[in-house]
Amino acid sequence: MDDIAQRAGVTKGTIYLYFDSKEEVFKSLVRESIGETIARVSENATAFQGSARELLVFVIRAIGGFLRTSDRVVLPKIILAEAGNFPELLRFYRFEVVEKGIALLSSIIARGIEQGEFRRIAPEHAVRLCIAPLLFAALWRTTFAQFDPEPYDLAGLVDAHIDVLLRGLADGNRPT
Amino acid sequence: MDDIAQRAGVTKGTIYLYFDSKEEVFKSLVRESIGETIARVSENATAFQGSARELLVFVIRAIGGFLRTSDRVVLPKIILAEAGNFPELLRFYRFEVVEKGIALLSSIIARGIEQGEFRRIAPEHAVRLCIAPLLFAALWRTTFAQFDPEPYDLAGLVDAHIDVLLRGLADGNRPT
DNA sequence: TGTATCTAAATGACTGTTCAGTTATTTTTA
DNA sequence: TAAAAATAACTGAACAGTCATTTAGATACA
Repeated sequence: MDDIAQRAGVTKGTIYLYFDSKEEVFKSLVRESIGETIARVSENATAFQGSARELLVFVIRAIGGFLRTSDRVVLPKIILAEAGNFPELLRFYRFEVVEKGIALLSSIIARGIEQGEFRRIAPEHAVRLCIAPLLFAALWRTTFAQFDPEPYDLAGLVDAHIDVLLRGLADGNRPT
Repeated sequence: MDDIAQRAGVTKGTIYLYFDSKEEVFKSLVRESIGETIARVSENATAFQGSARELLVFVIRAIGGFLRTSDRVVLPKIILAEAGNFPELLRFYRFEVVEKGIALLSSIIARGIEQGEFRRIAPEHAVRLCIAPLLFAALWRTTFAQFDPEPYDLAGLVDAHIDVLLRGLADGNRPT
């Protein structure tokens, strides 16, 4: 909290004028960085008229870009690291971010299956296969990247992910 | 440390007769649970004569089974959560586990490409695409599973992963 | 314009707790 | 009865959260 205060140019006491606890600081961070974004993307996604494939790529690229470039990439790491200390934060993240993110991607996958673009893969698994490499990228950047002699190509990973995933999901019987 | 001691049926002081620090306890845990396993699997893998595809499935299933059933699944979580407190532990894990695991899978992927089983995907990315869903499974089990109303089907996730991954990697020009 | 007064915001020293690591003492084993 | 193993009370550091005091900004008035 002293560190956070210092970065904000105030002292620790000041933070407690605006937040009830450290946990509330984290929750606000989650709310402001991700909660709103998911809600906004969800709206756009349901309105989108093109192929599920296009939409999926768009969403994955959006998340990938965010994780590659934003400071907020630390959030997943914070959640995992602090899960033991702040169970309520974990619950909050699970339902405000994870659940909604899963719902968003699930609907895209389901639509893709309906439209015959994707094979019949259980959406609850397919969703996690979409997300896993992105989470991996976030954790790599925030945890292991410091040891890389030359920076690992995260953008390349996202590209490879999309490439492999789309081929893996594609319904071979239909034209793409 | 008191908790660990209690689980071991001794008191904290006793632990310090056998380990220099908490960090050393973690390092021993990593060494004994994973280090050896990777070395052993690596030997078998280089000796293996069948298709890269078969071998890759075998390794992924082995890791997947381990993560689904073993208590040791907590390790990735511990590493991520304690990375800030124990930088040396992180370094150790990075080079003893991550680097060797990557090398193992890389060689399988590279062989698969040479043999024309897989498309020419950069092995450093392909490797991470193999691992990411497994890491995801581990983190799900140790972090989010507690909120699932009915247990999420991790075995199904691993199956779906293998299914999608192999299709995604497969070289369409060759017979499978 | 300059000064007094009031109030909201910010401070920083302080508290209590947690916890890794230590060590003098006790217990067990040979 | 001596040596080895284990204990449990203790220490010091880290750190979230508190609160009496100080600072800054606004308003009123000469």
